[in-house]
This record gives sequence, C-alpha cells and structure tokens, in this order.
Amino acid sequence: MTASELERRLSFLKEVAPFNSIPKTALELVAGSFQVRKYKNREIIIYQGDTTCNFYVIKTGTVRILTIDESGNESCLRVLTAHDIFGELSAYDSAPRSASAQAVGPCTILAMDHSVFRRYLMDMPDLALAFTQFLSEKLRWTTLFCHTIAQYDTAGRLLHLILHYKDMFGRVIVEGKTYEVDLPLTQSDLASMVGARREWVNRLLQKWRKKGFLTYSRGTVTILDHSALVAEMNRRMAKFQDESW
Amino acid sequence: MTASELERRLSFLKEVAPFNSIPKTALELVAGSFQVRKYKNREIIIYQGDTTCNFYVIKTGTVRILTIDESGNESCLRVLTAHDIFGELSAYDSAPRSASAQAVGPCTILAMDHSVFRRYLMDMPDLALAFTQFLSEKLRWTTLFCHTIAQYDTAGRLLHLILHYKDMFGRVIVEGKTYEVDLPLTQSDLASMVGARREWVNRLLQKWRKKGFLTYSRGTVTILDHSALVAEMNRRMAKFQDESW
DNA sequence: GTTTCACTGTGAACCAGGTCACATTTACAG
DNA sequence: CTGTAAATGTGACCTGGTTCACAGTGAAAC
Repeated sequence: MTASELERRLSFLKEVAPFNSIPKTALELVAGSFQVRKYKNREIIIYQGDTTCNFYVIKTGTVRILTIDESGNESCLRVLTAHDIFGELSAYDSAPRSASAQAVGPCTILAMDHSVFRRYLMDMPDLALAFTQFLSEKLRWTTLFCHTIAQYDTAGRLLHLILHYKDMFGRVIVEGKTYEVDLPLTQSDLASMVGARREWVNRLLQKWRKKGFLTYSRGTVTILDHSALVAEMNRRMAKFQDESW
Repeated sequence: MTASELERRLSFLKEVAPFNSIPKTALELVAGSFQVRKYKNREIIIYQGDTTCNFYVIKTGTVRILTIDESGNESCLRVLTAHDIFGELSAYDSAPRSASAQAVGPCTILAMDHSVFRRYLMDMPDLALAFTQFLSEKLRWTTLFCHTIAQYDTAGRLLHLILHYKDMFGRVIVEGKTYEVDLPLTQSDLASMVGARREWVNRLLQKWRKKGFLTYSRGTVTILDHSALVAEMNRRMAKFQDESW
C-alpha cells in the first residue's frame, strides 16, 4: 500500500464509529491490516451459521443483514451503508454467525482477520476501550429500540423504521420537510422488519400517500411531510401514556 | 477484608458472567475493589437520567430495571437476580442512566466505582476482552430477542417472557414439567413488558389456567405443563413460516 | 374489625391487523 | 418484443387485542 493510499484509508477510518476515538499512531497500525474486497450485487458476504470470524467495514455500497429461519423464510434485520461496520460480534466471541450479510449493488468492503483483530484488542487498551464503548452504545440503543417497538403498534413501528433509515440514507430535498430515502427493500422486507404482513404495510403506505405524507416506489420512500410523520408516530405511543395518573 | 472474606468473594465472583473467564490473580485484584451495599425493599439503586457511573453486581436479592416515560408511566424492562450485573453500560461510556434500578425485597449489592473499573479495563487486557465478549453475547441475544418479539403476537411474547424467567428464577418441582417462577411482577408489569394491556394479559393467563398449563397468583407463576407452553409458543411463530415456499 | 387501595377478573362493543383471493404493474430473460 | 415471475394494490371477511366499565379479592393500615 502506498503512502497516499494509507493516507486516504486513515481519513476514511476516522469517519468509522469505533476507530474515530483512538490515537493516530494506533490507527495507522490498524489501517494496514485490512484487505480490500469487492462484491457484486446480491453476493453473499457472510453466511448465517458459518464459523468465520472476520470483521468488516463498508467502504462503498449497501449491505443487507438478514436471517433465514428453519422453514426457509427470509427476514431482513437491517440495512447498512458506507462507514458502518458489521460482523464484529463473531470477531470478539467466535460464535457462529447469527445472520447473513448480502451485497445490495456493488460494494467495496474492508475485511480484517479476527485473530489480527483480537491481537489489537489485547495490545491496544485504547482500541479495546473504544470498542467497548461502541458496543455499549449499540447495546443501549438496541435495548431501547426493543422496548420501544414492543410498545408501538405496527404503523408506529413502520414509521420508526422509515424515520430511522431517513437519518442513515436520507437525501435532503427540503430541510426538515422533504427527504428521499432509497431503501433497497421491498414491501415484504419492510413487513418482515416490523413483524407485520405485506398487505398491511401496503395499506399503511397507501393511507399515508393519500394524506400526502410520503410516496413509495419500489424501494424508494420519499418523505413529503416529515413533521406530519413524526406527529403520526408520536400519536401511536400516546395510547400508553394516559394511565397511572 | 479478611482472607476468608476475600476467599468467599472470589468464589462468588467466579459465578458472575464476565469475571468467570479471567485469571485468578487478576480476579483477586478486582475483588478487593468492590464496596458492599445493602438496600431495603423498594429502595432505588439507580435513578434514570443520573450521571453516576458505578457498576453493580447482585450478591443476594432481586432488582427490577424500569423506565418512566415523559407522562410518568412506569414500565418494567427486566428483572435481575443474584450473580447478575447491571449498570455496566454507563461505566463504559459515562452516558446518563437510561433506566432506573429498584430493590425488590432486601438486597446485597457489590458496587465498583467507574474510574476504578475503567482503570482495570485499561490495565488488564484479559478483563477488557472478557467484558467485550460478555457485551457481544448480550448484544447478540438482545438483537435476536428484538427481532423475535417483533414476529410473535402478544401471547407468544408473554410465553417467551415467562419461559425466559423460568430459566432465571424457576424452582424445579418436577423436572421438565412443573416449575415455580416467583416473579416480583404484577399483571400490569407483565403487560408493559410485552406491549399489551393488563386486561389482555389477564385473559391469556386465565385461558392457560383453564387449560391446566399454569397458574398465577400475585407474582408467582406456576408452570404446570412446560412442554404444552413451549408448544403453544412455537405455534405462534408458525403463522409466519408458511410463505416463500 | 373495618376501611382502604392496589391488584385481579370479566363482559360487551369496537378497531387494528391478518387471511385469502385476485387484479395490476413492473423488471427482466430470451 | 414478449412471456414470465416478482412486486404491488385492493376488496371482503375474520380474529386478536383494546377500551371502558365495573365487580371481586386480598393485604396492609388504622
């Protein structure tokens, strides 16, 4: 790797969550240990159940995390994009992969071998602490999310999801009002993510379309009235807020 | 602390998840840094929103983790017992407490100051790795749980919850068949945990009581037919398993 | 002992969401 | 350009779950 390549990789890694808080010298060491890999559309990066333990950083492109249950039914868990990391859990604990990862469109991915990664964790307390903090934030977020979705009804969960991905993927058209969210997801995928049926997701999207809140066209959600969607979502929680006083 | 006290504490900590995998010499160091605290029934150990960052291990008794939302509505997140740890997240990342912790009955708790804890994490790579693994398992579990409850209906979620606490709290009466699960939870608490209303939880419990699957009496669930409950729970998933082939 | 209050049990009306069945649109292979 | 499969849209009907209203049942408090 040339010096300018290293330089570019360093500035890239500074945008990646757990690496942005470690000293520059440490980061230089780490940066050299990634391999670059390219994946084509629909290519599988990680197979659920595998015992590979590498960990990955998305350089460009989009990755879908999904599970397939005993009866072959596939269900999308989440969608990741540039600067997100995935596969870290197995890198720490060597447990089999709990989900698959699939390229959505062409992707460039940095991969690190788990034994190298573990060594860094042991040798660089700063890195270990950064990862611990990263994990703890993620766990805090997931726990809250888990609790939140248990409270919302299906419409609330779907809005929650759309607004979440708006923050990740959204292209601003009119600040605070109009956004284009290019999710690589079908309505069936959305349904599997919120635990509902495709038909109901469709009906909800239609309802919001008729109200002028958003439009949906094979994977692209265009938010037309952001504050109306937020208000709609909050109304969904309200039903649980009136008791106990 | 006398030598025999230290000895007892060491053997206690060997039963506590992230400490059970670190070398004995390291454990001896850590063990000396806990303070013992006693809490009375209903006493609050951690207040949601606080910026204290200590972390805790339950020696004896039961602790309830709960949140209170903007409108004062309290909702139970989970219930912990001896050998469980809590409050670790703020110890890593110093973020404000996302939930409160309350003693259910008298409790003895070991507390460690977060600055001491952080120092150990920096100085002892073994400990840091053990905690990283612990966190990653917890995150893996929480993610799966989150995904699972989104799929189940209310009855399925309630069964999932009861069976989960059976593993934590259950006293075996007849192996594989009858268990007594002494949860310190009202039906309203159960309802808030599965995102349903008290009345519906009651109706479900009544239904299962009439079928002879369990009984419920102010906080104590007695599982009378474990395999029937498991079967009932699995049936709840089945509705999502028939499509896509 | 009786008052009180939090928890539990239950009916009836109603709405969210699932089920099934099909029509329509769109993407893509040949 | 055309056939085929996948994704989307929609109606009719049914069930799970909420809402509201109120009655029963302890357990602790005076």
